[in-house]
Amino acid sequence: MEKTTESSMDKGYNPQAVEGKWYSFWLEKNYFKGEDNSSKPSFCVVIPPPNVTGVLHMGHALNCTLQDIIVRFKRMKGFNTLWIPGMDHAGIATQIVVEKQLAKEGIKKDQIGREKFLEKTWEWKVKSGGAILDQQKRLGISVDWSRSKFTLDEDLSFAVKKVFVDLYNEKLIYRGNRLINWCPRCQTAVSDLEVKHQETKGTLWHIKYADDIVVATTRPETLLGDTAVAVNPKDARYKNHIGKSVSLPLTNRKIPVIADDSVAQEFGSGVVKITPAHDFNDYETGQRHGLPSIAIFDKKGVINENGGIYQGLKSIDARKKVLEDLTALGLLVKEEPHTLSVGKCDRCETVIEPMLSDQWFVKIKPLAEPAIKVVEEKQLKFYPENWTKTYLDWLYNIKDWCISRQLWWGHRIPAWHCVNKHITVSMEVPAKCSICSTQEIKQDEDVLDTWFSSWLWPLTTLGWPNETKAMETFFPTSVLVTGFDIIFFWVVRMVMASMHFKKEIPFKHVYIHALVRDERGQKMSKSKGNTVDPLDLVNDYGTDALRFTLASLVGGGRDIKFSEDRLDGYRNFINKIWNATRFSLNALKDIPLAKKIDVKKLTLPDKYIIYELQQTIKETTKAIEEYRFTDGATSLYKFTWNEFCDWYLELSKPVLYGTDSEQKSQSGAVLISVLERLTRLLHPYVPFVTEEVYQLLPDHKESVCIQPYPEENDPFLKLGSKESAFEIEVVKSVVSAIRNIRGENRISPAIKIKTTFFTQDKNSLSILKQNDSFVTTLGRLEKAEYVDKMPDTKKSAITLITLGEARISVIVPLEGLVDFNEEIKRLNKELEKVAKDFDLTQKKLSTETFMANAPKEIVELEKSRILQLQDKKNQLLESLKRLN
RNA sequence: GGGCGCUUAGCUCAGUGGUAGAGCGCUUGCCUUACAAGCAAGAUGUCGCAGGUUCGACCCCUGCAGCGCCCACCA
Repeated sequence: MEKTTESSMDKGYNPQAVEGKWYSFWLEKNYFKGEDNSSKPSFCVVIPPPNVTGVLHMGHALNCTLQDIIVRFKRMKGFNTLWIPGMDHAGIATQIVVEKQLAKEGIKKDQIGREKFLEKTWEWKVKSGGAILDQQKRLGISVDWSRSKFTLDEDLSFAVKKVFVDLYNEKLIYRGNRLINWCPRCQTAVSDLEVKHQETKGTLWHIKYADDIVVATTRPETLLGDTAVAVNPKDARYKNHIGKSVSLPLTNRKIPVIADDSVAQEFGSGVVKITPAHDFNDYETGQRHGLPSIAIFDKKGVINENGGIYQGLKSIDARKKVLEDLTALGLLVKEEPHTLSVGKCDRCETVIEPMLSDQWFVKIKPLAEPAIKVVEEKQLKFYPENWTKTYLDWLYNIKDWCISRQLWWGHRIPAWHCVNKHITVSMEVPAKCSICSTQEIKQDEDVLDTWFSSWLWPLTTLGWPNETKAMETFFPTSVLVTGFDIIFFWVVRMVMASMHFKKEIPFKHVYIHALVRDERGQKMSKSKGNTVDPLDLVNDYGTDALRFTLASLVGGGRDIKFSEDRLDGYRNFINKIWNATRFSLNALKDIPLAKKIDVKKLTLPDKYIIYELQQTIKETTKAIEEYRFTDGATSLYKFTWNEFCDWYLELSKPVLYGTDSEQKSQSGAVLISVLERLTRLLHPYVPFVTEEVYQLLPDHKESVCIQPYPEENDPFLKLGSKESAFEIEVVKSVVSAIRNIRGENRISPAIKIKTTFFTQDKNSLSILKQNDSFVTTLGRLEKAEYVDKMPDTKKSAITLITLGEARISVIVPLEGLVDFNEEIKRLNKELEKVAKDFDLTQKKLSTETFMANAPKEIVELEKSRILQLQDKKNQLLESLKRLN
């Protein structure tokens, strides 16, 4: 007990001790640099740039891991590979963070002004951005750091400006006074996408506007801005009122009763108040009927001068007062609970106020059309495919994009307003108004939506709008890897931008992965306190373990429920790789390895493991190419642990510890060749441990990162064979049968037993005899005997093995045992299973329709099965008889 | 309201038209000289419910239920 746990200083592989070292080494050697000029085919990925003031969360860890697997794989496959890193200035998000930071110091941004505020933000950016860099490096990402970009860099800002000016000149950007989503806290317009709707319990108030006109509303305070009430034209109750007017309560205004199809007769009273300045529906109704709009809120959400006596009240207070006053007048006729969906600011959760406002918009339909076409025509493909529908549906119904933000942090809009309200849009600061030539001009105060720079990301990171060599070599990029949450924000818009400005798709594939949630399936968020910092996990388990875990969990397209238990298992896997290497190298230390492998000299395990390796190479390669990371991980895990370690290394021991030096030299060479290939095969998933291991291998090259990925048609792999894999199956079955008998009968591992194998099949006998040393070692046998007649044993456990043509009885004497109850139990359990299967199969074979309709192979399979089951059944019955 | 996805072992999830799999957890035995972060053996499932197609359905189809997500202006 003590010996195995506490006293043992060696806790296995220590990732912390090696990861930093290798990452520095890789960077020093410039392995991750993409070449602008290269004869090799190109492979390019741009990173979804993290928010510069954010912290790296599990989503980033997943995103980075998947990209790094692909990129390392392609690099090893011989592509001129480039992965471009960078960061996003993240307008609102960053500004909020910095505002909060300043608030802690008791500073408000208006006190210090725009210039000073931006200075502070840049300071914060440098600090926070640096932390993200360190985090990314810990994950081992193989990006070309020399090409790192930030969305506010000078060259990227130039591109943003140019795009704005060009679109303006093409009349695809316009300025308009329209109803937009206004966040009263952030004091800016936000786009539709930045509003999150939440079901909220509220109240539906019924307010009497006239004797028989009662309106139902969830926002009574907005009646101050009503400019009509509407009814359905088919509604018999109100036919007579249409075209007349009613007097708006609490004000002196008369407003018309209009008829509009959008009004549902059955909802509430069937009468709707129309407030065009503060509701999107009402705005459209207003447009249809030419109604005036009366704005009653100012930018802070406080009632303005149009609100009469209510001026100065916040909306929530105004509501209270309005309701009080209506009650006093006896106009509040009913109130009932009502759930409604409330729009909240994506960033600060403040309730969004629809407001009429002058903003800049992108006319989006002309941009959307090409983006629809390339996906419909499958020039651009989504993985998994079903995201195509999400992408297209959104584009079919897309609305103009509000791109101006009343913020300070971002790209200032290159437009100048003159005193005569003319607008000049220009790359350079203009000297005068382009229309009236006045010199009294002022630049637009607003900045652009963050996504107005990130939608150019695949272009600008390669130097566009300049015609760079990088652009020529790497554009269009190969694949975009991102979460589904930013398909609309980002993916769609990148396609639009690229199609419009470059007339090409920005990337050929889009791989969409799931979100990382906590173990209960809840979204990770700071406010819930259920976030996991990937760096903590890296510190505790190592980067490779985290990467392998994420890659293993990402499959299926569903969200990942992340729990640390899984990490334990994969940390052990990394350790297993490490230990297998240590063992191999140690065992081979004094063995001169054969320079040339002679297939005639190979053992069965040698040929089998080479064959299995080849299968694994095939599977893993295909899996990565098809973005099935989980399948790749499973395949690697199974081969490494269940074949290489559990069987091959164990089977190699008799040879390596044996005395046949020629055989040792040959099999040793196979072992090291397999291990070396396995190391390369694992590298994209677990780069650190594989580099550490690789550097210990004899005759290793400079780094595993730049070695070729194992190829299926590697001549070495031709030494394996499917037949040998089958023969090893026989050996495995025999060994498992012995172990099963030992285990069930509690025969101590310390006791070496005699075992007899009975078979009348020549091939089986030959397999057994050839592998005598393997079976003897793994079964912990004293000696194996081979007979061609069933011995007349009394006190023995017998298991019949049927595998293909092979048919072997494994006979283990149980002389030393006090009682045979355990063995009888074992036999009965087995018998029950076999009997059940037998009955089922027999039933099938005696069904006429089955025999008539089932494919020949299946019928044959069932026929051979029934024979095997029959044999087994007989054997079990016989064994039981002998024990009793 | 529209769309998408999920429902398989205690937990997390794979999976295929031909008699259900993995990891973790659990039980038992092992300090077998690579690894106790290990080795060996074992137990556990009317594959959400109801129909249909089929010789045969966990898998294909239909309906239902539950859960989750996305989109949408129902006052």
